[in-house]
Amino acid sequence: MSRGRVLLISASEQLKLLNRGIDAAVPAGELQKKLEKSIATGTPLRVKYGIDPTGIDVHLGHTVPLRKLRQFQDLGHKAVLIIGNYTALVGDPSGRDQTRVRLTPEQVEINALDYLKQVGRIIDLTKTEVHRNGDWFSKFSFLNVLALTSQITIQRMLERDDFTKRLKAGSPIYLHECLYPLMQGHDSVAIRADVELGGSEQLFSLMVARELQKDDGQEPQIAMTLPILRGLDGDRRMGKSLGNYIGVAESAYDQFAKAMSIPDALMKEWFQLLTDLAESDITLLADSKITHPREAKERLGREIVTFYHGAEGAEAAALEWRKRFSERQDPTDIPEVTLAVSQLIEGKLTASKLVAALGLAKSNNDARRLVEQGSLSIGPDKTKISDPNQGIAITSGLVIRVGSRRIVKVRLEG
RNA sequence: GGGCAGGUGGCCGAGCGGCCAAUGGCAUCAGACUGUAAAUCUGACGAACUUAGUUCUACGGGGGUUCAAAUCCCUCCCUGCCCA
Repeated sequence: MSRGRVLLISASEQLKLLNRGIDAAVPAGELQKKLEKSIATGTPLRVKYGIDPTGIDVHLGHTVPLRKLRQFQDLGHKAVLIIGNYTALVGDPSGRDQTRVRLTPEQVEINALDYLKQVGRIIDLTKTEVHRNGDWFSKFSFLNVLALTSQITIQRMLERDDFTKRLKAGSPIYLHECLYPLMQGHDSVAIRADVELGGSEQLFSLMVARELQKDDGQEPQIAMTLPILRGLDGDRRMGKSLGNYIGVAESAYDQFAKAMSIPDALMKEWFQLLTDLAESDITLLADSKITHPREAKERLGREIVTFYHGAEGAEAAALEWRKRFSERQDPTDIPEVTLAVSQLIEGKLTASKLVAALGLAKSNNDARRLVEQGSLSIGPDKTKISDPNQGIAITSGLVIRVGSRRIVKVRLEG
């Protein structure tokens, strides 16, 4: 990542790469100028990306901007990560979460470090500048706050789409929520950002930063927004709370299996946002007349898994998946669950109790339902059992399946 | 500070004294189908048990009226709207 590398690639070539897969880079045309200037002066661009250390799992949705950040890095530019540890202390009351979780500084720091670890799978942390916005906000005086808030009008703030919606719906908008964009904007001032990356819903905040920078006498940043990745359901945005995500820290097999479960219609989008394949290849893969959708999806899964677990990991995951879903065999590694002999009655357990005892159902009622619905099969012959009261002789090594996903091997103890 | 309208299961949203473990939609889970899916159809979807039944816990929190309350009363908390 030498300076020399910046000089080697022309601005227009860089622009071509960087513009790929993005939603917008505003103002149009300015990125080119910045790149030219960067080359002329031998100064890498400072590319900002901010994260809030509130949750823990980094998922593929986050990787869309992170991959773009990586791309900047690879072109020799400077990645600057902002960890919103200060804002995380307050807790966001927006959304439906009534129990506004207020994190302690210790928790925030633990989350932050965990975040960095995960993010390090996508970008090169050794070449990344990391800041916590508490570094400057903890020193902010009320006077600073007044100065900051006088930069923007209520009207401008309310133009935001999500605020407009909430106003119409009569749901609450808290005053401090209006401060978030300003804070985020101030982060850009503090680190003198040339470019800021964010999801397309972030455009407003990214633009606010420009005004604050101008006011500070800085050249305003480029707001580069990236499309929001849709989750496994093929409908809503990928998110932890929606449970429709693939985490970057998940196992190769889990990542692959989840990728294989997405609706076909989502494949093209995922190829574009999550892989480096050429657009022409993607066109071929996304055409079901040319490529069998299953093949295409397998390719997609491999591409994704390879990024996090290498080609071998991807290969193994694909094989395992085929074995399990195409050939309907039991997986290679079946998790074992221990049962105490004392739980059994004459070496037996009723079907529903067994399912519940193995943790394959949420409750005894749930277990009973599952069995009644015919989702339980046991042993090598996959004997179906649909009577919840049927006694089942338990032996170590007995394989219990519920539905197509839940499978467990019994280990007797005691 | 005053007036009004609200707070129901993971979410949205009906119910407004007994037939309410609570219509409906979404989400979820299972079965059929399949390419693994999607779509479609079917079923389930608070908990426990000796499970075609019984019991317990639930409709913002607490208290009360009643044989009986998500439904009525009091009080507290929370949200929105309007007025100041």
